[in-house]
Amino acid sequence: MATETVSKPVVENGCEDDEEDGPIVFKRRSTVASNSNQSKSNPQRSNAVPSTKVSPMRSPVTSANGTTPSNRSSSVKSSVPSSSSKASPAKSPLRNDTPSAVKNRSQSHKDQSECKRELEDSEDNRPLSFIMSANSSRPNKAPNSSLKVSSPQPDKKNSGDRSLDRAKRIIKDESDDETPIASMLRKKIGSGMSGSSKQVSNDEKKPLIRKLHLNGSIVKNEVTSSKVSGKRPLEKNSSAGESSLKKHNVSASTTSVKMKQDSVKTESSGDKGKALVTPKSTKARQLSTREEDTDDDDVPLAKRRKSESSNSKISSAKPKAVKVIPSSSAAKPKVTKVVSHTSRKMNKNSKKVMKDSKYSTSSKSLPSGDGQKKWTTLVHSGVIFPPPYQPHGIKILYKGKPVDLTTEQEEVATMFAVMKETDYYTKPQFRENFWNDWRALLGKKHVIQKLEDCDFSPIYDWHLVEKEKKKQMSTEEKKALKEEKLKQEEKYMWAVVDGVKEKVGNFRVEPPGLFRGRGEHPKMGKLKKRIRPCDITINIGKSAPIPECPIPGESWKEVKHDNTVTWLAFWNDPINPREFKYVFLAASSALKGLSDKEKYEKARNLTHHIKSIRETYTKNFTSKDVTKKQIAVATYLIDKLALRAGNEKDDDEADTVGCCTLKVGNVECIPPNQIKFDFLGKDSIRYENTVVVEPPVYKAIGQFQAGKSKTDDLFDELDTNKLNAHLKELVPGLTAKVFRTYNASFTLNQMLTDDNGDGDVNHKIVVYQQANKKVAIICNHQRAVSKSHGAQIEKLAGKIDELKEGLKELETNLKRAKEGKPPLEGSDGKKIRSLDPNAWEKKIAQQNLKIKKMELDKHTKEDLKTVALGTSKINYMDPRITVAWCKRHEVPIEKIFTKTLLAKFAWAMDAGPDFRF
DNA sequence: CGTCAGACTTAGAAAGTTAAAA
DNA sequence: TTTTAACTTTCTAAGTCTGACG
Repeated sequence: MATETVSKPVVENGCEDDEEDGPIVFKRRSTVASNSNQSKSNPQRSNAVPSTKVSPMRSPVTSANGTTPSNRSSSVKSSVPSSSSKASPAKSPLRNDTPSAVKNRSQSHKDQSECKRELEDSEDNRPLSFIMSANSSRPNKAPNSSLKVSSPQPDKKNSGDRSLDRAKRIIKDESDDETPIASMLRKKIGSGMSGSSKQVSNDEKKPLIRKLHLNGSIVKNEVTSSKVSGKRPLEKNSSAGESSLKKHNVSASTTSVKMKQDSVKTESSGDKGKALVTPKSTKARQLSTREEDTDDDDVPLAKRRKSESSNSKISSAKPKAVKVIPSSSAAKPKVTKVVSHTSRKMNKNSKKVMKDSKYSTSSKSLPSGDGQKKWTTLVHSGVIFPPPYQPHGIKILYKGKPVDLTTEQEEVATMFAVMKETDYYTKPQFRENFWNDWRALLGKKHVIQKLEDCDFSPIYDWHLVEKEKKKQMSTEEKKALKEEKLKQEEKYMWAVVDGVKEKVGNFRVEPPGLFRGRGEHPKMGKLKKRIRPCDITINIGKSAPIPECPIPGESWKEVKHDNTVTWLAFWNDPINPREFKYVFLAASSALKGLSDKEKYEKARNLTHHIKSIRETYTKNFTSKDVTKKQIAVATYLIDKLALRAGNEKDDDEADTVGCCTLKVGNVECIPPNQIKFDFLGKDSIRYENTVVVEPPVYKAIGQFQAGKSKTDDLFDELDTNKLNAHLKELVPGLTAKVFRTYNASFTLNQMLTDDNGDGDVNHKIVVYQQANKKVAIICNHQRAVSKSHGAQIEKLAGKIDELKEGLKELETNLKRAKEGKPPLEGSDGKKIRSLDPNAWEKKIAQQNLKIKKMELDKHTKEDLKTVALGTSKINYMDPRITVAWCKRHEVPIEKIFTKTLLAKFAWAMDAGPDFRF
């Protein structure tokens, strides 16, 4: 298997020296030349420090399955079935190369697995980040005064745009893709591994978990009552409930775990064909052919869905199932719930089941969504509107003279005035769009005829004063204000879904303002008008009371009772009337949690198919059929570089691209087989990366470019529909975005598998952050450099110098002490008492430690200045990997996940220490 | 098929909080 | 205490992907 070809991943990073593990992952490594610059020096550091992480990469071993003895993984797996197992086996062995090799190898093909990759330099390992920094720059926005400054090198390119440049990286590797990455490496083990586990925090979150269960089942509306057990109790009670909850969870969890495993296993062998997408996702189900398998849990539903069609409830086996009650309104379920474990399964079923009931949808139309029933009863209070505009009466100056404006005119003028210190303010596109919309309010005959002759500073100054006033309020006043607001919003914050109280995500209607599109958005600056009740459609359970319209005298546009969708309300986006803005439940809700879990299961399931997928596209690199060839190359890029699919965009949107929409000018072939990518992706974030690709890919890209202009599509025969249709043929339910999730979670799993277990908690957290960073770089998650970054770095450098001065003094005194002389006066003139040489040495050692730590901090800061770690943590890395790692290493989960993240990932909290992606 | 409406996930920046340093 | 830097949460823009339609 693995062998050759196909796979191979690139390695990323890593290489460096020895150790590394090999994760291969493909991804980018970076290297970047640039780096050189500054970075360089650091490079090492980087490693050093983290040591942790960095090194990680490579692992040699592998082979064998990757597993290595040590690892628990293996063992674990065995024990546990499922989870882990998959991992390793599947993949293959990766090997790693040794360090040295690095360079050379590159191509080697062979190896299996190999990873080889080497990276060029040592650095590689390190991530881009460095790189990034190094090179590019990323500056951010520029203009503003305030801002900008900081960035060090700013200028660089882009000026304006945000883009930040970012990183460049290079990947090398060859082929490898993949495969397997073997997984694990592990080296150290040591520490913790063993069991430990413990529980992590627990508590808290647990509740959530339970929710999941519920999903389906249970409860009737009555919210309250029931719950105790299950659902989330409304907050209040919480305490009480907890304990119980936990237990539940536990059990549940286990169960769940198993389930998965099973399924997994099954598949694995068979793979391919069937594929199940693990998850139950709907789609997946549909697709799935399979049948059978497993059914249990997951699958079943899926199938079911279809089959069942209407009412049948299928539920099949599981007894429980909910009852669907078509009946009337609302359907309150009656349900019964039943047992726990099963319950969870059921839940799923239930969902599916429901679907039939479609009756739901009320009237109209589209079933939207995937057509499945998402809830049985839904109660909420609608949305809250921003307060009406309060005129301040401050006049702007037109050609130096104050001008009277109506309230509406003043409101819009204020929106613009307030943005004085942002980059938008000076952008011609922004100003033009603003002027057009404002002028419509002023009227053609208004005294104000040119925006350039307007002086908004009186309003801006007033704004600053107001801001300052607010800031100066006493703590009590602020608190009172806050409570007042809370009290007002409280009822809108919650919804009751199938008897469970859940948080609503965005119950506040967006206030009017000037559109702030990212990048060079053609519509930036346009007035986003105020949304009124008559713009809003409410979706709520049939038997629930219709929320009263908060604005007297007005009413909702429409009230629907569609249980095949999860939104509570929506309105058309004023900037783009054909699009909508939805009000959904918060991420902590069971509904969102379940789909989140399905997302990760789907990605995890890819582990079983990745090998054949890679074989397929490798074979098609040389296909005579151009479409096939383009699909193969595009899939390769998505797999290897974690690129986004790249849907088509309209002209009235920022000009950004994804894989399928890459332009000829976005890629450059660098002999013998490197490809340089440079394009603006989502949010106009720049993706700059140079990677080594397999020769057939290099050749194919050259062919796709031939005879075209820079602005032509590279993949002229392709679009996301075709690409996804193809992916679905390979694995039911598979789409392009799954690769990003797979890549991210796979990488995290890899990086955390080896246990760099030693060290205290803080050190372990650094290890985690490095893993997180690597994932963020792979996904190209960037952030603007903070305004004060440069100053902060300087400050740190200054402190380091100071410490070094102190060190010199200490050394002098040590010397003097050895000679029997008294210490010199301190630089500040103070007398210093004498100590014996040993004491001085101790002080010197301490001082050195301090210096080291500070240098490390400085380096880390510089290193992460353009890397956003949060996005991958929230959306891409399977939280179960983190939970398992925390349990293994006895790191409190709260150190990694914030409160909201804990709530969002409640469904993952019971993952066992041996969970493997 | 290609397009489009619709629904839902993913993003970075801004705003708000909290912890740490001065 | 006050300031500042770090960390969280909120906000809403910008993607992905599916099913219906012509």
